[in-house]
Amino acid sequence: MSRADNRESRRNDIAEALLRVMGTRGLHAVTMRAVAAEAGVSLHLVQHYFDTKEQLTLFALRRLAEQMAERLKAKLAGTHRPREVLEAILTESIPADERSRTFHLAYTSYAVLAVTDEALAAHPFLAAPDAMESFVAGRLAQAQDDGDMAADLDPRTEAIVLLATAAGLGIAVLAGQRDAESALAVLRGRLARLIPA
Amino acid sequence: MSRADNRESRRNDIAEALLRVMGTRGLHAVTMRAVAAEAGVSLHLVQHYFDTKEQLTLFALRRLAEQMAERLKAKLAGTHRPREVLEAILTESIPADERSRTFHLAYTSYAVLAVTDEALAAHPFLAAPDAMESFVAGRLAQAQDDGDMAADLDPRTEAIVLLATAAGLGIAVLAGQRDAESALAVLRGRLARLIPA
DNA sequence: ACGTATAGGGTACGGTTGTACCAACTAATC
DNA sequence: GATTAGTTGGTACAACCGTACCCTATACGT
Repeated sequence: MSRADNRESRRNDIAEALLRVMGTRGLHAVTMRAVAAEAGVSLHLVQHYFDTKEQLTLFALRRLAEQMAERLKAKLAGTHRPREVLEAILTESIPADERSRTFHLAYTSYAVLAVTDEALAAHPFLAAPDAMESFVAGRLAQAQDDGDMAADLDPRTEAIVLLATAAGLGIAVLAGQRDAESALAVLRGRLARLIPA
Repeated sequence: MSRADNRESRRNDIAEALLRVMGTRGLHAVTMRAVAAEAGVSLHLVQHYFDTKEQLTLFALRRLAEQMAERLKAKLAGTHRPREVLEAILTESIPADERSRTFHLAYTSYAVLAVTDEALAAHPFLAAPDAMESFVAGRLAQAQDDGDMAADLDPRTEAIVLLATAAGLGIAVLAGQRDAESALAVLRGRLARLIPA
């Protein structure tokens, strides 16, 4: 293992530690010292690999987005049928397991923070929903072309509603107001109505 | 004005100042000193009326919930028709004006915080969505009885989806990903499909 | 082989936080 | 009118934050 690889590996370890702290104790608990302790390294080492907290945060956020993309890509592998693709996307938007829970809590926390912190708002991790909306709309249009979805529906509007519903249910699950199973059942029902089997 | 009233009025002023700080600069900016400055009083005065920051926070949160309830009640005055009642509720769930924006930012911020802070999670300000769900489901059932909504739909499920969609759109508006107008248009379209005019 | 960049640890500093303490003033009560 | 409770202010303190600085050891390039 080369030095550069080792360095990158260390940086990933530390970013991973940040996400663990974030997912279990919340954004307010994410301090340089807490991350260092979680990673099992000294405070100075965190500083050594990331000059400032902001850089560490943005690195971890980018990593989170990449992991999410990979998770989705893995789930989408092997199928191109709109119904299955959309079900995978909607499933991923509900924090069902611990990994997904951490992801959603971290993403939501930083998104809320970005509302009043323009330095964070400028970064492109908030662009994902826009891209997702267009993607989902495209799949719905494809389903219409295939004759699997009613022709009088607007794919863009249905995509917006589908994603907003998934986001709302995801937050409710995160907040403990609803369990993941029932949220998933509701979403699947929604999809089944749009694209009957 | 009696002394007790004056005291209560002061407490309200301070809680209001907290909500202003929260709504404009975010949860992280809510410090005892910032609230005192916003209210135009000394730090000690805030301590005098609220022993700890936690008590101040919970008081402000309760006040927020009451204001929301009053806003809704005012909007609901004069009508009992399910369609209009539901439109009022859904409209209120989109942060269109500044007051509503502050409310939603504050509520969302504390809700996210409550995910990892069990002291906050124990308090009942998170119970509102449950009550709202039952209420909306009741109105939908009433619309069914009136013959204004398709009989093969489940009022509870439709209520869940409607509120989740509204919540998801509300967050998107708050985050600046969507403007309030289009979010409201989408919601009204949803309602119109459920209960045609 | 040797100088040097990198990895690593410990500690210090300035700033901010919530909270506590002490003094002065006001107004109601006896 | 004296006293007492309530109101306001200024300041202090311990804890925590992000960051900076100083000191080794290890491993690489020449």
